[in-house]
Amino acid sequence: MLKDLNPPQREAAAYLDGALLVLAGAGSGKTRVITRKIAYLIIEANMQARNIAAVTFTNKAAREMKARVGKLLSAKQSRGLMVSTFHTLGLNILRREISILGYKSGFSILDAQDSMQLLQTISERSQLLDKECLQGLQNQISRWKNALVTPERAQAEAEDKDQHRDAHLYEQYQRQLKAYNAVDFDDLIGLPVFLFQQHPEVLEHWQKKIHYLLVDEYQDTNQCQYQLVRQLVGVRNALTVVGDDDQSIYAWRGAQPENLHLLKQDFPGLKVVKLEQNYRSSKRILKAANTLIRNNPHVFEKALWSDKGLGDQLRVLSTQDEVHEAEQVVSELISHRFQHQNKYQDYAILYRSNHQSRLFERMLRSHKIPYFLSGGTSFFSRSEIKDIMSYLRLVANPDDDNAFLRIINTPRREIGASTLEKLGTYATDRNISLFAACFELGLAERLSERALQRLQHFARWLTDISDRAERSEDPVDLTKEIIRTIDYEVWLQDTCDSVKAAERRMENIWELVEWLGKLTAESTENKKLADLVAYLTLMDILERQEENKAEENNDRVTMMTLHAAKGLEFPHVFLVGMEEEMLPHANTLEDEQMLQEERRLAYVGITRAQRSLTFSFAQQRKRYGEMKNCDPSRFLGELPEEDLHWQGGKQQAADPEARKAKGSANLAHIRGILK
DNA sequence: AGCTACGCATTTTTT
DNA sequence: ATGCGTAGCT
Repeated sequence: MLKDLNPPQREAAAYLDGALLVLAGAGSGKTRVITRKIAYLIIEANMQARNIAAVTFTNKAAREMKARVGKLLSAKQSRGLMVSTFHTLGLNILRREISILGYKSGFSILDAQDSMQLLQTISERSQLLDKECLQGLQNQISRWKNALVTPERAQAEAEDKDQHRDAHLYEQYQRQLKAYNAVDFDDLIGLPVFLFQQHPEVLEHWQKKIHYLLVDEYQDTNQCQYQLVRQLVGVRNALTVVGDDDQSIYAWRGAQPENLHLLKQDFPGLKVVKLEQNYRSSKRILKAANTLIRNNPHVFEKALWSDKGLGDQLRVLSTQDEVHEAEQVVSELISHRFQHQNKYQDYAILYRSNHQSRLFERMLRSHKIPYFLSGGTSFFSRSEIKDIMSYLRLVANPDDDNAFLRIINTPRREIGASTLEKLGTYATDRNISLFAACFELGLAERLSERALQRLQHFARWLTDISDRAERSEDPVDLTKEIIRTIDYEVWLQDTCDSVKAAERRMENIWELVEWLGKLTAESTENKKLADLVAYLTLMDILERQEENKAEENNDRVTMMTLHAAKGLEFPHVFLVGMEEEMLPHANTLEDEQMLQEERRLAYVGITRAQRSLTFSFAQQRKRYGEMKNCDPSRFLGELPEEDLHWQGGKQQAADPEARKAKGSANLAHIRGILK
């Protein structure tokens, strides 16, 4: 079973004597180790699949892992195996246990947009309307939740007025969520942790269920996720985590790469296995990656090696400005493809930030080169999908005021703002949901007969659908009935710009219904609408669509951010915009920690390449409408010079001393002018 | 269906 | 400054 693994891989897969940390360098076969280990646990160690859980960060990773385990095991052997994202694992725990925390079954999950909306309503009362502030507040709340800080503690620990205000809003936000019988994405992980803390007997149940836990991309875990891992593992120490501190690029959203090092303290007998053989890149590419990352401090030293050939020199394209950069990169790509008889899909253009894609897109389009652009509006943020999802959420959980407000007048039911305001006041006064308030006798005094009729008509209809969903009537049929009853298609045609747009939106909706059906068929036990809606909320339908579109033209150049490229590989990579203030990004120059993350970002980019790697930078670039001179990135200067081939003139790659000198020269110059 | 005006963002993003 | 998406109008 483990024969075709290399020695460290084999050691990692077979090690069962305690907690294990696998330091898996880029391209070293970490998924292979995890999947083999799962198979090993089942076949060799006689473990039941249903007692093994593997946790990832993205749906995509979970899917890939499932597929690869599926190839190693029979359907019978892998039955009940839990491979999921952290959030889905949390959801599964909450589905069973949330009543202890005072929520009702069928709770809603609010996505980032919904939660922002809620924060907006809450903060309107306290006159905090600034958009940037609001985003900041959402981040702050997320940080608090990730650090397991309750609203009470946030208030107790607040040091200034702003923090007090934020903590207060956090408390209101949390109270409102509870009133909606809703949780947000962070709660999916945070609530299980609180629950386990307060109810050891529940934790014990889950510890008995999960005999072995495997965690992928461990460097991306935040405090809350780490806590959940520790709780589930308990004293059993049956844990394997796989990660790479050099590929930690998500500190800015709460990931704590130090969780890797903390394992050493928390699991005293921790075994560490390093996977350093790389199966992806040429020697020269790996040497560059190793040389660059050596500029970061390390707790665990690690150097990738390969038995592949030396490979071509790494090219550095120096160009006049950003337009020339795009031009030259694209023409290099074209001639390279022609010379080597490659496909477009062998090439990727990687960049630090999204807006950099624009010029490359334009250039590729003008050359009629097909491309794939990663990023864009997600399936779930499309308004038509949000509408229908809100209907489903409301059916599953009529107390979800967030969903209620979204669709009460979509399509038009002639229920206006003033009616809703009165309904809202009435509901708030009595501490009940908007839906529940519709049936209150006292409401008649406040509303006109017509308004009341309309509200109650809607509420009665909702009650009927809701009851039928509760009685497990087929979710797909119910959803179709909803769409039909509300005349959504007609409404789309009325409100959309063009017939085409309406059709497109309707197609999206049928896509959603299709997925609902697939989910119904997939799951063996949870066929209630409420469950399906919860799982649907956590799904990445759009990406699955992309994967399924295999029949369409897949031979395209890939363009994506460095963040999005993690975990992927391409024969030929262009790493563009290699300039100071782009990579490393301008906002990171002052902070050593952030600079190190930028370096890791460059490292991730370099290690995506299998056969060839080309850097490019512009000597001048338009920023905020103004032409600015640019220095080549310091990271270029940190690469082994003998492996670089400069094209278009070699500039001094920025080195710290030169930059400092230049900086103070500028400063002196400015001072001179001022005088 | 197409036009204009306006807002919005120029750091990364998953669930 | 720039370009993109959207809302509202014709």
